[in-house]
Amino acid sequence: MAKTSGLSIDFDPNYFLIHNPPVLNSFPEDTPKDTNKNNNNNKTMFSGTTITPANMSLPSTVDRPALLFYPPMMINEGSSVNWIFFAEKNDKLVDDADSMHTSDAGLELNVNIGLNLLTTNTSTDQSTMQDKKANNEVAVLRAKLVQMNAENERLKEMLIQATENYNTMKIHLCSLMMKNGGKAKEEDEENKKRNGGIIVPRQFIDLGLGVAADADESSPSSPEGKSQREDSSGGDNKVLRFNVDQSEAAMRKTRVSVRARSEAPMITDGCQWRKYGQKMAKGNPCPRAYYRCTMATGCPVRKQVQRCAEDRTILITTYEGNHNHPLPPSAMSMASTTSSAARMLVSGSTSSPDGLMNSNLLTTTLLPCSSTMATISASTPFPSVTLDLTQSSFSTPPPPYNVANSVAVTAALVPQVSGQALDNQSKFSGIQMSKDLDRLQQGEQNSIADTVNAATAAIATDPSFAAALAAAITSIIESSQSHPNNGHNSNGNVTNTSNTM
DNA sequence: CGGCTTTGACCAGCGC
DNA sequence: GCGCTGGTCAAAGCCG
Repeated sequence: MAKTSGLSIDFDPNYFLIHNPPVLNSFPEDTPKDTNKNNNNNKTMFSGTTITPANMSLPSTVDRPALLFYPPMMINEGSSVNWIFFAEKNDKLVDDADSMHTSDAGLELNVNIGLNLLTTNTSTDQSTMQDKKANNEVAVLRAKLVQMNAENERLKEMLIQATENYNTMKIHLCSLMMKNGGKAKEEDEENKKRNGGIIVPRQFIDLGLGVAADADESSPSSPEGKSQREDSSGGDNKVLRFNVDQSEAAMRKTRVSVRARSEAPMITDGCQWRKYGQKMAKGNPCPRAYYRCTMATGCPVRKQVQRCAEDRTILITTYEGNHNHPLPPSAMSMASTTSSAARMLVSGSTSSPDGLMNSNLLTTTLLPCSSTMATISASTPFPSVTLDLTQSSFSTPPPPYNVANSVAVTAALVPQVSGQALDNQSKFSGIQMSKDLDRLQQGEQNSIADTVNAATAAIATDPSFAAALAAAITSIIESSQSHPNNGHNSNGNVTNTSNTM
């Protein structure tokens, strides 16, 4: 059994150094599992050990530690050992550093207190003391190193998971786009003819999203563009109707609304705006303000800002158009997000007969943050999507801005990308996806559900990180979607397609 | 003085 | 054709 004599403890954020330690002469494995009690606070201390310090007082942070020997060794009087207090859920002794650091309890509780217990004789000379102290420090450092390695491994795993998630999404996106590949090829060829050999991204033409579309009168909104697309329609009534819808959509400007709680009159999105009008809108006592981008002359981007009638702490900002100039980094996040929302919205409306497929993709890829919802409206006079940054859980968002009967498509954003979440989503949103697509999604997403859940949990704890990640992912998706020549508009001017809104 | 906001007027689309 | 509504224009005023 251990004997103690004049035990005292120096507290250090990283380890305890016990002066005048007890002399131990038994294996911890041999000691009874019953616990000894701290005399001062009656907390379990040194579980399964032989130590019964008479006058020891440990900080309350050491609540329920198990005693670890590292390395396991016979402790003789006068020897030096390294004690590591470790919060083991089951009070199980761990005698291996690796197993110690792969312990769930260790990772969860992040308790890893090196206790340097100097079992020295008071007659030891100064040099011996220094050597032992140095050995102890080395051992503590080793323990720290092991812990840091474990942390490093954990971070690596998270990175791998995020990468896998991205790759899966990319494959998913490609598979969806390939389903419409034939039609896309035809339209690309047609675009190429129209633009003197330059292939203009279909989305820009179809949606009037790009600079060219906004600035160029021969853009998709022109009657010419409409007739050409209708001419290219097939004989199938469904396809015909779809193409008519598509051309109609092309005549409209896609809008992206962002709902966010803010006391400020306008959310900060990194751009410079000039107010050019204000109107009272029907059904909302709060006036609607109109802004246009003033970061560059002739920039077609405009936005409307209005407070939500139901909850005036919510600010609804609606963006329209594409910037014709580079954006500062502070504006890139919002620009990327709204741009991707618009493109995916349009992609969904142009590539899917029901116009819903990619809306679901949008919600699962655009903003992988649990506090976000995307509402896509087909009842507005223009394609629009509302990104709701005010929701903290699954709930039906209020009707989107200025939409009287906006029920068309409401998709809960599913950050977890898990099968369960998809089930919830399908029940919640009423999106009628084709069965094969459903299987495709669930099959892929179930397979990565666990890993994504872990990453999502980490992401969800930090909204700013989530927003940054959302922007990064949407940028990646954009770049993967974009054609190599998408830096040119129909006029041949170089445009920054990622600098949207 | 330049840039911005304010605000009434004007215009276009749409429904009746 | 008329009224309603959304969106834009432009003059006036404000501000640094």
